[in-house]
Amino acid sequence: MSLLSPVKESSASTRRPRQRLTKRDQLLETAWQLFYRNGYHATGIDRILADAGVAKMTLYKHFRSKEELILAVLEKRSDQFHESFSRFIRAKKRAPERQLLAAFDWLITWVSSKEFRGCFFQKAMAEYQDLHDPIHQAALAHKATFYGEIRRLVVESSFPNSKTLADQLTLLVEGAIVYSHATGSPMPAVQAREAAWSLIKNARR
Amino acid sequence: MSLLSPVKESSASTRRPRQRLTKRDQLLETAWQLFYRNGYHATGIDRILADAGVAKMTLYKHFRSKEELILAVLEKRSDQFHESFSRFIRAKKRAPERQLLAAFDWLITWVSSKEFRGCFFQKAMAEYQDLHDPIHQAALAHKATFYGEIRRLVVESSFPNSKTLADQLTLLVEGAIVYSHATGSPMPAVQAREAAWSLIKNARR
DNA sequence: GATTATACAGACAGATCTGTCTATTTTCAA
DNA sequence: TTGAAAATAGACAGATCTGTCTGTATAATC
Repeated sequence: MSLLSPVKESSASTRRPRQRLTKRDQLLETAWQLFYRNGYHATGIDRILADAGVAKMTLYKHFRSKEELILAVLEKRSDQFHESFSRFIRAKKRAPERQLLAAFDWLITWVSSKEFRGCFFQKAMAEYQDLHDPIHQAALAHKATFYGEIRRLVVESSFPNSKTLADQLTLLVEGAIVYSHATGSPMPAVQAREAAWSLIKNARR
Repeated sequence: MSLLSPVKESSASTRRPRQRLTKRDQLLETAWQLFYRNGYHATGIDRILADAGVAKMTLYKHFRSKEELILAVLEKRSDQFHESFSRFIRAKKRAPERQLLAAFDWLITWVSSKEFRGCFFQKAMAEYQDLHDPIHQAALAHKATFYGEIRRLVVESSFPNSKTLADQLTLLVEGAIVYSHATGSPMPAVQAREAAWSLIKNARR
């Protein structure tokens, strides 16, 4: 994330250019919607430009290539994702075990939403499946961060064998995302929550 | 792997055009490899033709469009998949619970193989994410069949609440496929097996 | 030998793809 | 008001995409 030449807004602590950032953000937002809806390869630059109402040269001034645009979108969405997830988890004070379960409440909420169409990052790795591809790497980094958050929740709940439990819960989340998207139903997420509860109870002993 | 022109072998009971089936199978096999390796949108018809050594008109004589080719590949791979899975599961006589666990042994074997690059059908749904898209439907049908096989194993093991357990185990499998592909490691499959064992033991009570 | 199937090579249409370029207009600070 | 920065439209190159078409070659069958 690069902050560019400042303008107006002189007082603030965050000095950010308006127009420039605005166009950039328009592009990122539009690109995200189209990539998410239609896929990465299936979405052409021209379509993004038309939807965003931005000229081609403006895009290529901000991003060197389509790949770089994709990477920027992945990064932004990952940040938004983790912020939203964290907020949800911390929203209510809960007993440690219950807080862990909140991750699955969040999951259920997500897959139940009208906009849900599977995981943006899973799709990235599906289309760019080579492990060394920068896009695959970026998506994987997102997954690693997510795993880290689950892991932290498990540790804070002072489970023994925290790695094992965190691994297992993460698999449930990932599987539920796939199945919920595949079937268009939130039920898999609910089932994942039940499975998680079993595993959590088991881990306590 | 397609066996090519049988030539001779004139006696047979099934009278099928030889050349035709052969070319068709060459196309399906090559198309599968390329779709699996590089994705559906990223793989052009011309590349398939070049790799398969088949003329363009031959392809369009067998399939009306690229979409129809994709559907045929999905169907064929799904058949092969289920046959291979069933054979593995039934290979050794086991106690019911152990047979269920065999599904996870199969999973571990699969994701450990050099050729593993994630799930062909997950990728199809990732690229054709609209529920009503025929390609999505075909991939979903595959997943439904797989779920059915897991379900059958659970029922045969005479677990109470067979649906719940089958649902949960399926999620673990799916999640492990995603993570094993994402990370390039078979470990998630091993963790899924452990989680499955926990759930199975729990379900017995 | 004649007929019919199948497959061939390769040109072609028409659309779309990413990325480059130029020339013009808008924006906004000094 | 002036001048630099930013964004514009739109042409363009060159590649690639799916799908069509023609005419020819190969091979099995009658």
